[in-house]
Amino acid sequence: MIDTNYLRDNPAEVSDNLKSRGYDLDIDKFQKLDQVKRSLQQTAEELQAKRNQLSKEYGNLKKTGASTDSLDVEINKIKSTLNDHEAKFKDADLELNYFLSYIPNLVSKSSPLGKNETFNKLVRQSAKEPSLNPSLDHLEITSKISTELASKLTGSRFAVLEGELAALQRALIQFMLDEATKAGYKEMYVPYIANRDSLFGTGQLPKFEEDLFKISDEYYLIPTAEVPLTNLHRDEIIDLSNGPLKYTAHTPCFRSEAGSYGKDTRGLIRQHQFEKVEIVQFVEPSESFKALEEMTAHAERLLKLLNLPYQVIELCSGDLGFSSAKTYDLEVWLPSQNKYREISSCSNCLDFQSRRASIRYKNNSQNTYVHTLNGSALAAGRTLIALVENNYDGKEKIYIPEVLQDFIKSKTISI
RNA sequence: GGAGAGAUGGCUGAGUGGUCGAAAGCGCUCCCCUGCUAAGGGAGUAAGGGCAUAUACGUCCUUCGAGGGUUCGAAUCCCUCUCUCUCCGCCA
Repeated sequence: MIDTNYLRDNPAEVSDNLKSRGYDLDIDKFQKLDQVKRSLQQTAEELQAKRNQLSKEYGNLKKTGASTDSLDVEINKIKSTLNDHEAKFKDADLELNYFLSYIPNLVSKSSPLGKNETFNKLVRQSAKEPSLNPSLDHLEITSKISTELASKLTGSRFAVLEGELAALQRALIQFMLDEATKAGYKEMYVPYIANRDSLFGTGQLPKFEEDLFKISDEYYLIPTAEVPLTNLHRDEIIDLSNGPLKYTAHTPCFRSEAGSYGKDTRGLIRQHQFEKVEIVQFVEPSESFKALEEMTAHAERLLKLLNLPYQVIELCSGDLGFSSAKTYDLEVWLPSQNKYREISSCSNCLDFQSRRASIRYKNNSQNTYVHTLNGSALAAGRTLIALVENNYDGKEKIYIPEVLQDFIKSKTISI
């Protein structure tokens, strides 16, 4: 949620900022809703004050045994108008909140401007260079990924991994969790189902409901561990005096991929279910951009350790996610596609999520919204296919990077 | 699934119709005292919002799990829901 006070005071600036990410803010509508709400609130509160005062008098009269007839009339008159105003205020407040809940986060001044991904900025590339030889894709390389089996079990956009390949994914997850823990992130095991409040807190609801798997009126499958991890501290005043709070979790992620029909239909690139290790931080506002660099560097380090070719991209305003003010994407080289594909996304959400989820800390006894950040470290499914495609020997086996060999007890796996 | 108990501020926990945004303790902040002891004393300390405002101060409203109801007036009474705990049953 953006800061309404800020919006009130700087409508033109906010509007321009949001325009840069492709959102047309209806300022007139905001000002009207805001004004209506506040004037209704004022009259409702005046009536409430009056009622409270009369009730007190009423009580005093009763105590002395005096007649209350004179007050009865006045109180009843107030009650009916008060009910009316309270209801109207409630409606206006809801309407304003509904409007606000659909507005995306402001774009950080440091994010490049541009209307779509072609304006994203290349930040750096790995020392490891991509192989430019056209390659088979992961489905062609190994027989241990079966989308046919998965479609029998469930449907399209799922996969079954067999034997060593399933083990390799498990090794990746273990490796990533270990690294996150070493970097100071506390490992958490969390539910894979989240309620509406949680999804509102991180920004998936109400606007992106169609991207989620809804399993009941109240429950949804999580699209990322960012949701449970960030909501760990929903409605809390947390203690940041010992530094930022850092969490990690491995979870499956469930996405309906509505609106991506015909996109990445082959293989494991875009699935309804995939494994990911997520890192999340709660930090003081002044620290958040530093924390974003740190998180990005952490994810980047994993790719270095895995010896995969990658690049770091800074998303432009038009490509940013709803809740993010600034995002770095890590993209890994996929030889079969002859291009880099996203394998991690690290975002600074500033106080956008903490406002929605009411996560604050004491800043000189002043309750202040924290800044929240999240990042993938990394998407395991995509890391798996990157390993298969980049480490294929062209004949019969796939090399296992050194850092994984302890987990999988082998230097290669057969295709 | 059955039976029972409960949900109050950062935490523990009192509070069954007005004097309660709420005792007491812990924690935290500030001050004082002491200076051999992880001692003692005092004050302050819920959140959100409106008005006002350069700030400070102020003032009003809402909130005691959520929603509804009764009442002039609800933390307190009634209804519905959610969640937590205990016991029994079942179960990975």
